[in-house]
Amino acid sequence: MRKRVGLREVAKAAQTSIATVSRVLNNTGYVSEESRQRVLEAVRQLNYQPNLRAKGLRQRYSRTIGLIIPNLLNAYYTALADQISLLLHQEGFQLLLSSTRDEVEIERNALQKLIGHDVDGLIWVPTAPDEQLLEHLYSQHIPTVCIVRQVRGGRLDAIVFEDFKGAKAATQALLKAGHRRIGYIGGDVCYSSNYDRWQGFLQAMQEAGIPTDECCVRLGALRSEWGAKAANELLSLKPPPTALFVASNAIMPGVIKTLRAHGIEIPRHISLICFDDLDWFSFSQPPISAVATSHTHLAQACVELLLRRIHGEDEDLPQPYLRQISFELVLRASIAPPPQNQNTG
Amino acid sequence: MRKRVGLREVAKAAQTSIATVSRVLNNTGYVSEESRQRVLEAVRQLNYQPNLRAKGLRQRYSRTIGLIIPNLLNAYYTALADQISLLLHQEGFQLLLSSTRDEVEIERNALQKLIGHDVDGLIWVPTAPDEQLLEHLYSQHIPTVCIVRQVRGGRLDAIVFEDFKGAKAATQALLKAGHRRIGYIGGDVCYSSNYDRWQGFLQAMQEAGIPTDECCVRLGALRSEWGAKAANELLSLKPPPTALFVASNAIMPGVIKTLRAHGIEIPRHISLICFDDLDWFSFSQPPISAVATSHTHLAQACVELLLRRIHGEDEDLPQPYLRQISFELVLRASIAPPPQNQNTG
DNA sequence: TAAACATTTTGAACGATTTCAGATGGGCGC
DNA sequence: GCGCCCATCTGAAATCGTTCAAAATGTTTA
Repeated sequence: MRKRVGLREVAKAAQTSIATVSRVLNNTGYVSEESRQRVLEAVRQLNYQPNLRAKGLRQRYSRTIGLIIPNLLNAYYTALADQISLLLHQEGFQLLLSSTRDEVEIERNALQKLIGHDVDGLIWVPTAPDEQLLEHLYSQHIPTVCIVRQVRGGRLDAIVFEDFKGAKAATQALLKAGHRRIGYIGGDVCYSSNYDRWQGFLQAMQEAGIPTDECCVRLGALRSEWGAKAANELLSLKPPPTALFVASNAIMPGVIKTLRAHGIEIPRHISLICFDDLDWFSFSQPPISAVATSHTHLAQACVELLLRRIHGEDEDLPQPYLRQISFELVLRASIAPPPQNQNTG
Repeated sequence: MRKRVGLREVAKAAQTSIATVSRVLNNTGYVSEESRQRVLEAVRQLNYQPNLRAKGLRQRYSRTIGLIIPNLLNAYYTALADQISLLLHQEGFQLLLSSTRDEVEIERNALQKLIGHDVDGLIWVPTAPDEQLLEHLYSQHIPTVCIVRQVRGGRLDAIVFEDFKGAKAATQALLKAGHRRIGYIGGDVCYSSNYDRWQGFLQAMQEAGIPTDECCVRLGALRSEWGAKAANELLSLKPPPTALFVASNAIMPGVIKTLRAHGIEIPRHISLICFDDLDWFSFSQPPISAVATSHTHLAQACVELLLRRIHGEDEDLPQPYLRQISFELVLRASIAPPPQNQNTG
């Protein structure tokens, strides 16, 4: 196996003790210029690299943060992860990544592994964890920030988007264009974000005095395949909806493919809006409307919060701390009046 | 600060020694049923979680793999990272993630940190590291697999795509459609993948007997902004190219936006092909042709290779091991004969 | 009684930091 | 010149939470 060079070797090469070497490397305590030079030379010669695990073991922190997200295929999460990684690296933290595929068992395992690796903090997109798992986490007293989704019971810090408000605004945009029969394709409401968006949709419909047709609401997996299936189902309704609200970008590709396959034109035959903006929405033909959320802001906020918790600079923070990141409604050409109203619109 | 419960506490609670506790937890050596039960009970009571850092320190491995990639914004890398993460988790490894932003200094720092965290192996999308950094890495004897790009000098394992062949095939597809004035928009050739693609393009042109017009070749950053700039420049040439080969998906959005902004129709005014397929290429209007590379295969291959190196099951592997992952040319409606030939095609 | 066996404890690693006690030498008052 | 204090420098030893080899303690069996 591979043999690492440690303080011992360096000390021997520099003809001094490991304590002195440590002092040189950390600029702590007294050390003569002469030995300092000898040590530095030895370090260079031997290509010595301090073992951060041993260091952390002694100092009782790891300078490591665990990030738990469903996957790295959704632009929604990758943009977040990218920004979080960047910010944490700037602060000298290393990122331990785990993806859960939205499965509780994998999530449990990931959480345990990260705790075991002694992370200083956790950033977590939770699924719908059970009480036992939560108790286990609480008992470890690891600073934890939930993002994107919240955990029922609310003992954990959470930074989420304005799901309810954003979904409501999106729905109202469709209503304003004259649509009354609106299809909703979303993710499983066991996750708080999906639930809140769904509720936002329902609320907007209710306020507009439109009885919600259960048939027009489709809740399923956050995957392209689900989008295709749900879109197919909605299109076969009589009459089909004149507008679609797709509640997650992960679902979008399937929806678009299905519409194209049916030869349906946007927005002539059907209007479209999506929760969360993607780069290609803007230069798609037609450009697609979206509830644009700022991943940068969320990343910034969660890193800032987590660091304060870790460093104990959180006397003035509520426990737990909750925050919503605002959105922007980006209206593009994918929304038009419904077909039968087109002449009057 | 937070106080973790260790073997010591568990041993005390179970009224035995830490060694016995350790043996219970690892199912190793002799231990009576009686004490086993007492220990398990204590573990449950105290919510004990073994400290993997201390464990690894003693056992001389960390069950941790470092992944160094430019960023998590490019679907190119995220698909890879997702698959790699999945495979490694299945093998019980944790992933330490670092993004370099393609900057050597950040890369150097990331590499040092990962070495310091005592990773068992490294998966690395290298930029263009200097000799000193490489020597430092070599001296640590950490199993390392470069992916997507290779390192000059070639002492490291590498698994890359068929950049040269793929680029050549893409160019030939355009040539076959009748194009002779083809624009090339690519990334900085200091990275091996960009260099090879560029060479593949040049070779195809040369074999077709077409003198390469330097003006039609644009090499820059792997970013959307660069795509916009380069496309603008190429369009203002007299005459402008009748086809474009975009050598990275990261560049694509800028190119498309620019074409749309100029009111240029694909493929009527200009044909288009891109290296690396993205999901929206298939349902874009028109669908965009691409050199489709299999990230799944690359991920699979690199994890497999790395694990063999780590476990020392690599007697029959060349040193270094090099491999190319094959591609598939996906021709879609974005390619048509050049404008002046359109009637004859 | 010794050998064989099961079970447990002890103590030394692992690779760092940190505390503490000592060594050395200079300055200062007497 | 002597004693004393202080600043500077050093190395031995404890510590972090584990594993592991060896020794110790019982308990049977030959």
